[in-house]
Amino acid sequence: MKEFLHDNRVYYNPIEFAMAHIGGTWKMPILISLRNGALRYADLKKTIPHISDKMLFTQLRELENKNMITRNTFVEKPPRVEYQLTEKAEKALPVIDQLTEYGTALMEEVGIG
Amino acid sequence: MKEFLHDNRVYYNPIEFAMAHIGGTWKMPILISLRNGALRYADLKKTIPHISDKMLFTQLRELENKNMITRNTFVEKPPRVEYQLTEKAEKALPVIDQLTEYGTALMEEVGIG
DNA sequence: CCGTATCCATATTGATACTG
DNA sequence: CAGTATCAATATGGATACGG
Repeated sequence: MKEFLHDNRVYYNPIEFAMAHIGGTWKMPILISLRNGALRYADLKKTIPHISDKMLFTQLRELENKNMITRNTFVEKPPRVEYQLTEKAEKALPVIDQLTEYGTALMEEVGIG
Repeated sequence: MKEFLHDNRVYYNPIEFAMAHIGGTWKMPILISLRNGALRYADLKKTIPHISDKMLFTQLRELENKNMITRNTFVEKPPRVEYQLTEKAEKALPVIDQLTEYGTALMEEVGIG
């Protein structure tokens, strides 16, 4: 595997590239929360324990920039904003599920859960 | 999902726990390099472009501490040390493979490779 | 051959407060 | 409701040099 450039950053392999899209503490929890349909900011936040406004905000922007989610605004009173998975993100769900299974198995091995 | 403690750190979900085992820039490349059998330090290093001694060393120790690899020393001249995947790590290989596939697909979408 | 130590730059995350 | 800004703490990774 030869390294490559994308958006001003060097990647050494496909895994790094994938993790740039779904990695970090919060991206996968956010994607999972949106898997059953669009959610607005406040409702999304409720589904993700411990996340701060700052992290939710910055991670939503990053996901949007990578075309993993769309941000749809509705001009109403009060204004409504909904976040929704793109196809690109839906393709990540099986990977996330498998990662969750592996994590759950590891937890059982050390007696958690 | 309720948060839990392990090795003095808080985890909020199984994904975080899984990523503590295979996450970061180098752990997955190392595990992949060891998938076809044990390798000694110098040979392992050759298979992973760009990795420094420091990162190889620290990541190997972390993987050992989490029982993802074993470190086997042979008293010879010159001394030989081999690193080998454990069963626990072998269970991660399908996950890593799927992540690689996803990353490769993402790369094709943006015209890399 | 196989590490190990030290120092430092950068990235990531958190705490807190404030706004249209 | 849905952000946005600022500052600080911590984690991660890299450069370099040295040691049994």
